[in-house]
Amino acid sequence: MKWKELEEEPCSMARTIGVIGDRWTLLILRECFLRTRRFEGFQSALGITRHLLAERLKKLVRLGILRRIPYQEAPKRHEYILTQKGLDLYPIMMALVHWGDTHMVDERGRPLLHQHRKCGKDFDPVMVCSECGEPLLAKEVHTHPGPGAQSPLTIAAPDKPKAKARRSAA
Amino acid sequence: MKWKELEEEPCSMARTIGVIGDRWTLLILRECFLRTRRFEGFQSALGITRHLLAERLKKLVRLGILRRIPYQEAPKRHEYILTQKGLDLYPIMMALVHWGDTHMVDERGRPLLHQHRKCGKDFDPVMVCSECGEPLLAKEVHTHPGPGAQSPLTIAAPDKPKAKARRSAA
DNA sequence: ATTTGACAGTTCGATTTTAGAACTATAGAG
DNA sequence: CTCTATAGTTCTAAAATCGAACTGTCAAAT
Repeated sequence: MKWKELEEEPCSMARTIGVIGDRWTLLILRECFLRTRRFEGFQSALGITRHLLAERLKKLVRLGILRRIPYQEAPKRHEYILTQKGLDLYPIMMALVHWGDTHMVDERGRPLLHQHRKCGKDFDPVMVCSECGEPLLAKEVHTHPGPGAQSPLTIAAPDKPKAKARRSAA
Repeated sequence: MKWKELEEEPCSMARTIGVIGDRWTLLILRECFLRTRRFEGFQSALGITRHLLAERLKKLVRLGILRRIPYQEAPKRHEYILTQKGLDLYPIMMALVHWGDTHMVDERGRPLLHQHRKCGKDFDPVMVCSECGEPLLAKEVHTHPGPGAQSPLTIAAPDKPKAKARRSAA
């Protein structure tokens, strides 16, 4: 599969993975949410090669997840700020953190805690149903085709594959 | 940075990324949640090379995210089932899907809808605070060091770097 | 006036990963 | 005893990443 194709697959998750589904991009976004804004800041915080960092930042800007904003004219310099589209990635970040907190901590406990300003307490993120507010469990969710449907996970396609593994772009 | 190190960094998100932060692993997990269980199933649904698929499945089993269970003796064959640790990745998957639904759909609309059996309605996943139940916004969350803390995102380390970019493992 | 340092990249050879295709192995069906 | 299904393994070529050095601009220090 070509990774460019991912972004066009009829599966929202595949498309999202096409955008942010690699290690460096995810780590760069972590830094963004921790208020890092400048090239050197990302580079020294992550130890990423400058080459890749430049490339990834360009991609994130092109995709509208970061905005490149000048902060001085002298030698022209810019900083990278999350757009609303980027800020909307927050639930993904929190979900990643929470799984790590649950399954990857060592004896010392969590590296970071999160405090909710609204209520003042340290919290865990919980994913709930927008309609009834109940926490979501995989087993209680039924997936079915929507208007933009047309394949991948939709159905166990009833086209008796003789063998030969069709489907290059699943 | 060596990717093995990621799993030991004092950042739950980095650790999670070390485990599931690559394209194929994420897509394999998508298939798991869609009830794919067998090698050929993953391979033909994703078009992944058999080599990588074998390697990734092995890793997921080693990490306790999938369990390898025999389903026939004749020629010994196994299927791959999500463990509880694996099922706990569900909020991450839903968060990825939801971002894609919001920002990556084309004119035709969502490829997939999700119905909550509890309330019977098609829903969106919403991330809320475990303490007060309010939806989480990045700006309302304050991050602070926990018991297992000791660095990365914790503080702008007060150790005047002369230049030279220290910190290989941020 | 020249050097040094901060910042934001770019370039390039060496290494590591991934892609793509073929090959191995076991066993039932025809 | 050949064909097919299933689950891998092996091998070479192509692509991505690493690591380190280099470019360019400007301010401040010498």
